[in-house]
Amino acid sequence: MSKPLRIIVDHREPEKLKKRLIKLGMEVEEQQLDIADYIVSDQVACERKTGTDLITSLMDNRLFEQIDRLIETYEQPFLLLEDLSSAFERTEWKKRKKHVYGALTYIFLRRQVPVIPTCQMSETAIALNRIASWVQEDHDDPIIARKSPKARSLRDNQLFFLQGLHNTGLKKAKILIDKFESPIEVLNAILDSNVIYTKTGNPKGVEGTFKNLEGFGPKYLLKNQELLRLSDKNSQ
Amino acid sequence: MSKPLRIIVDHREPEKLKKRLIKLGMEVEEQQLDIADYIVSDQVACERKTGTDLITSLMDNRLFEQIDRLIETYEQPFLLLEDLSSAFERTEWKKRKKHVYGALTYIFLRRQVPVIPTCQMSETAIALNRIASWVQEDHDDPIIARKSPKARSLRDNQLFFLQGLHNTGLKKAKILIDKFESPIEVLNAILDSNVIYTKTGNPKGVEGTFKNLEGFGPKYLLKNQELLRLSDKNSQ
DNA sequence: CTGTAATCTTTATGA
DNA sequence: TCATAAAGATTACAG
Repeated sequence: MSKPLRIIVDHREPEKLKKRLIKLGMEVEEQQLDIADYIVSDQVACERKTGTDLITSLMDNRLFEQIDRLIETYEQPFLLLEDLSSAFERTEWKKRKKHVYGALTYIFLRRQVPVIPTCQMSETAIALNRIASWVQEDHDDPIIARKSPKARSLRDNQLFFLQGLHNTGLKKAKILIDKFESPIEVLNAILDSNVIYTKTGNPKGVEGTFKNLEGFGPKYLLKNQELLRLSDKNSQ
Repeated sequence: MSKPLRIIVDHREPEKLKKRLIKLGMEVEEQQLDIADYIVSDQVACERKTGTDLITSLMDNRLFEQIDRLIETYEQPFLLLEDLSSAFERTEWKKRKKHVYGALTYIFLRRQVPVIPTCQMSETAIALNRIASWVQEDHDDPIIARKSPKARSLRDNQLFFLQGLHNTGLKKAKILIDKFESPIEVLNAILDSNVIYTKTGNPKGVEGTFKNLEGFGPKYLLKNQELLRLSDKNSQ
């Protein structure tokens, strides 16, 4: 197990919720917070509201003010909306659905603050835990991991490998490997090709092995040369 | 009263919901939609999911595929999450709250797709109505463009590419690119390394750049040299 | 998405 | 050198 997930909690938040977070193995630090209820990192923080809270803060015009301060302070703020249905249980509020969803629409369209709904307090704790996990643990790299089946033929593995190239699916991979025999020769051919530019500096065509190969134009070559050759430091 | 609010609805969506929208005074156009359930404008569209839908589409890996298509197609996509609590009513799903909130976290943190929760179908109609109102009627405040999820960086693409190697996941890909700077240098290093055998012919160790690199042994090198170098004809 | 099991590979250890 | 066990990653699958 690695380091525990940490979270800073406003001291006015319910004790029960803090207990839940601790029970989930988190390190809870209590503070007096002015602009948020929970802080997951210097960039990620949220305001927690129950359905009832939402209505009341909507009625005394406190809601949008709070949201705005959240936006100003944190790069990635969000709203934890716990038990939305509680907003409608009192009969005198039943007619207010239009207001509530108008407010949510405003929050999402105009303010671009994401909302995470939960059904009850225990789930709010789980949600906070998952968010902390994504923010603090090594999920950081937004990689769509590639899963490569293991027991396949050499050719299948080579085709799979080449599909990691930019703009390359099964079809192009097949063309490439049929023409150049082995993957490394494919890559060398890509690197050895040159793009011809017009006088005005626009890519015009290619010279080298790819000259007469349909579907592999200047853009394809440039993109993949970059992919293969560039070290990350130079770019960015 | 100005022009009625318009909305395009996928024909597979529940009849009851369409009726609700009409009752709210909206002009409902039915179509067969491939990538969204409701379209409010060419930029604004959403996928509607009940809690139950969320779980099922999570289990058969359909959820993120749908979300991704939504992102690619519309400037401002969002997710209408109706009756989240229904996700937990089946007892076998009770234990799976972590999955649900993990998914929601992923959707909002990594994909930057907003979620609008509603408690029941009638409220979903109201929410759609409010959103259409914001989008189609004149508001003083313009809609703020969604900050799209950060495009895959060069490094991400390179990591993705290297994961096409044999027995190489994210972890090894990171180690390789950090050490060798660019993908082509990684591959060259693999090809330049040699395996040392014992007198009896068993692989013992490696020489070359990989000599002191933990986690990359003889078998790794042999397998990947084969992957890169062999033309399919020689093998099989 | 999350969790767990199965698989593969390297590395450490002792004979 | 060999054999085996322990540790680490990656892949597969189920819910």
